[in-house]
Parts: sequence; C-alpha cells; structure tokens
Amino acid sequence: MNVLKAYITPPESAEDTRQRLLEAAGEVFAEKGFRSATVREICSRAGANVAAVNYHFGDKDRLYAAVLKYAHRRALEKFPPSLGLPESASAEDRLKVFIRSFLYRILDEGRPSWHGKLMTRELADPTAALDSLVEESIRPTYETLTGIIGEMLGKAASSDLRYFANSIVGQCVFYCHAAPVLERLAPGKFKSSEIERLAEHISQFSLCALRQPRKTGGRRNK
Amino acid sequence: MNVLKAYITPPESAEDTRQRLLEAAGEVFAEKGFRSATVREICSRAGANVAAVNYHFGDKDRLYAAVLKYAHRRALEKFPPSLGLPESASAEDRLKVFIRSFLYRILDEGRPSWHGKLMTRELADPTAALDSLVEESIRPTYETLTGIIGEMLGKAASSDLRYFANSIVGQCVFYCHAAPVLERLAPGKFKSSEIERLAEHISQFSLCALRQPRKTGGRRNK
DNA sequence: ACACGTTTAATACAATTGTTTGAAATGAAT
DNA sequence: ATTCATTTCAAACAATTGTATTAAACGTGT
Repeated sequence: MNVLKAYITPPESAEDTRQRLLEAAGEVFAEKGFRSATVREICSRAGANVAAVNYHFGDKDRLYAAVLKYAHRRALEKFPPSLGLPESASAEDRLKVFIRSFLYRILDEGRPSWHGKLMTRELADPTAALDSLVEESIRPTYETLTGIIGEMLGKAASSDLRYFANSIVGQCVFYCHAAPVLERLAPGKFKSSEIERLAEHISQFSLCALRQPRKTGGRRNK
Repeated sequence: MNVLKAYITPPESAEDTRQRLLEAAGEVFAEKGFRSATVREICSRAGANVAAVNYHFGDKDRLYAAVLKYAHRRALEKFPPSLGLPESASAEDRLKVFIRSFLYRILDEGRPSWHGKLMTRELADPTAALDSLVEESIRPTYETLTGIIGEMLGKAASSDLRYFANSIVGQCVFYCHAAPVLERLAPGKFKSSEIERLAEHISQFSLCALRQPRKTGGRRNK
C-alpha cells in the first residue's frame, strides 16, 4: 500500500504546496506588484506557513523569478504566437494572428489570468528579474514581430522597423497597462468578445500604416 | 532691515522647504513609485527633517496628491496641448500637434523630468489619488483627442472613437511605460531629437489609419 | 529685550516587513 | 517499531516603515 500510494501521487504534498505557492504568488504579485506583495499574504492565500516560501524557493526574489518563468510558459502554451497558422501564410495574415495571440496572452481572464498584469508591472517597475525576462521571453517575441514587419516593408526601411513594432505592441499593452484608467474613463468590463474586436481594430489600424507606400531609406514623405 | 528682508523673500524658508519637498518627492515617487518611496528619503533629498512631510502636508498620501497636481500643472504650462496652433487649423494639423505636445509632456528630460514616469506609475498601480487625477487631468486631455478624431472620422463612426484614441495614446505612453525594456532591447538613450522623430512616426502611422475610408456605423470592411 | 506663533529638529513608537530558528509532524524504508 | 529525511509550523528576529511627540530654534511684532 505504501508503494502504491507513493506511485499514484509521487511528489505528494511537497510539490503540491510548491505549486500552490506559485499560483498564489502569481495572483498577489499581479495585484500588488513585487515590492508591495508580502510573503505573508502569498502563504496565507496558498494555505501554507509563512516559512514555506523560504523553504521552497529560498527567498522572495527567487520565488518571483520562478513565477515569471511559470507565467510566461503557461501563457505561451495556451496561446502560441502563431495559432496553428502555416509558415507559408502571408505576412499580413501572420501579423493579424500575432496581434490576436498577443492580446489574448496579456488580457485573457482564464487561468492564469494574472500573466498580463505581471508582465506590465515588470515593464514599468523593473526588478532584478527583468534582464533575463527580456532575453528569454520578450526579445524572441519582439523579433518575431520585427521579422513580419520587415517582410511587409521591404529591406530598405529596416531602420524604422523598431518604430513600427513599438507602435503595434504599444497599442496592445495599453489595454493592460492603462486598464484602471480606461475603466474610469468608460466603465464596463472587458469580455472575451471585446478582445476579438480589439484585435480587429488594431490589425486594421496598423495594416493601413504598413501598406502605405514609402520611400527607401526609411523616412516617409513629409 | 527686518521689513526689507521680509519683503525680498516673503514666504521665507517655510514655503521654501515646502517647495523643496515637492520637488524631491516628485523625483522619489517617480523613481520608486508611491508605495516604495519613503518619506525618509524624500526629506533627506530635500534637506529637511523626517517630520517635515507631516508638518507641511499632513501625511504621505496628501503629499503625493499635491505632487501629482503640481506635476500636471507644470507639464501643461510648459507644453500646452495646442502649441500656439490657431483653432482654425485643420484636424490633421491639430492631431500632429497634440501628439508632439503629449510626447514632450511625458518624455521630456528637463525640469521636472519625472512627470511622465509619475503618471505612468499611477496608471499601472493606482492609488487613491487616481480618481481625481482622471477627472481633473486625464479626461479633459482624452476628450480633446477624441474631439479631433471625431472631426476626422465623421459622426458615423463615433462608437469607434475610443479605439482610435487608445491606439494613439497607447503608442505614445509605450515609450514611457516600457522604457526599461526598450533600453535593454536596443541600448542608447533618448535625446530630444528622438522625440521629434517619434512624433513624426506616430503621426504618420496614425494618419494613415484615420484617412482610410470606412463604412458608416464604425465597422470597417473586413 | 520680551513674548509669541511658526518652523525645524531629535527621538520614540507601533506596525509591518523578509527571514531565521528549532521543534513538531509526516511518511517511507529498514 | 524505529529510524531517518523531508516538510510544516509557531514563534521570534532585526530592519524598515509612517507617524507622533516634545523641545529647541527662528523670525516678528511689541
């Protein structure tokens, strides 16, 4: 019976509280930010003792780093950057899918819903974890985007690539970053259908600009 | 001599330390955010005693509220929304000026350079001060923008006005909000000339989308 | 010179923070 | 049943926080 039980639930409750800590920490960090979040609240919400964080992760910083990694992995596997779109698809279609997937990743309310808030918080108020987050998570996504844009603009305008990428990403993250203000400017919650509408708008808005013919060298006619 | 001295520096050092506190608090709040900023550092940077904040402002919260008001007033008088542009100017020109002025207000490095950071911090991590900040500062600016856009789109598309406004504001605040990431993605500081270039790009990018003919009712042809 | 209201200063206080400690509990292997 | 490593727990630690208190310093009008 010992053997059987051990086989059915191998890591037993050890790995279990670790997991609960990860989930609870995600919530709290997203709500309060790294500095204002307290390990006491995290542990309490995870139904664990105050010392659990230090036992399982060493300290608050390493717990936070683990949460960031975990959040990004979960979000990516739930909404892969190219949602089943074949590589042969046109650049315009890949851009549309990129925008849609990106929006879902940062705005989705399903589990874990806190991924977007967590990321925007880290953008605005960086901790020591930002460096590796940029290199491992953000830069690859960013380069996917500049790749698509470069294909649409042609090689000549490469110096402007970043501006266009920033314009697109900026439109997206705004809804996550400025959510408290948007809520006050025009009360009413975001539903999932709203995300579809949003993706449609941002795609159209951006495609207009990207389709615009322009001179080589990157500078548009004034 | 008493009379003379009192006349030359009327509020003497009382109003003076109040002012120094305001400036120092602006710096520290912008750097650390409201919750992580300590009144001890603020007072130290202002060359004042720890108790100075409570004496002059009551408590940390009311100091913060005062700083927000002060920052917005200073930024608005330095970069008025319509930089001397006549009201008769075309909607396109007024949009360009709006974008340029908005960017300068949030990205300018002159004094007080912390206005932009302060605002984006309050967006992302609201305090009790956000409500009045939205009503007194943000909403008027936002309505100026939707007014311009509405003129360009025609009345029919009014339900989409907010989307277009968000797209424009989103592009702008991104450079302030995601500054730490942008710095890591492509090192190199922002110079003032960069702001001009940025304004040019965002204007062109957005005008393309706004000029695009669309059906009445707000939804564009898919 | 004196008195008085305003401002500054040093210090203390209670609350909260992340982290540590050492004992109790747990569960599998002998 | 005993041993042992792993995990949980309550309690305590030192550091930092915003704020309150109390006395000193200052400038001003008499």
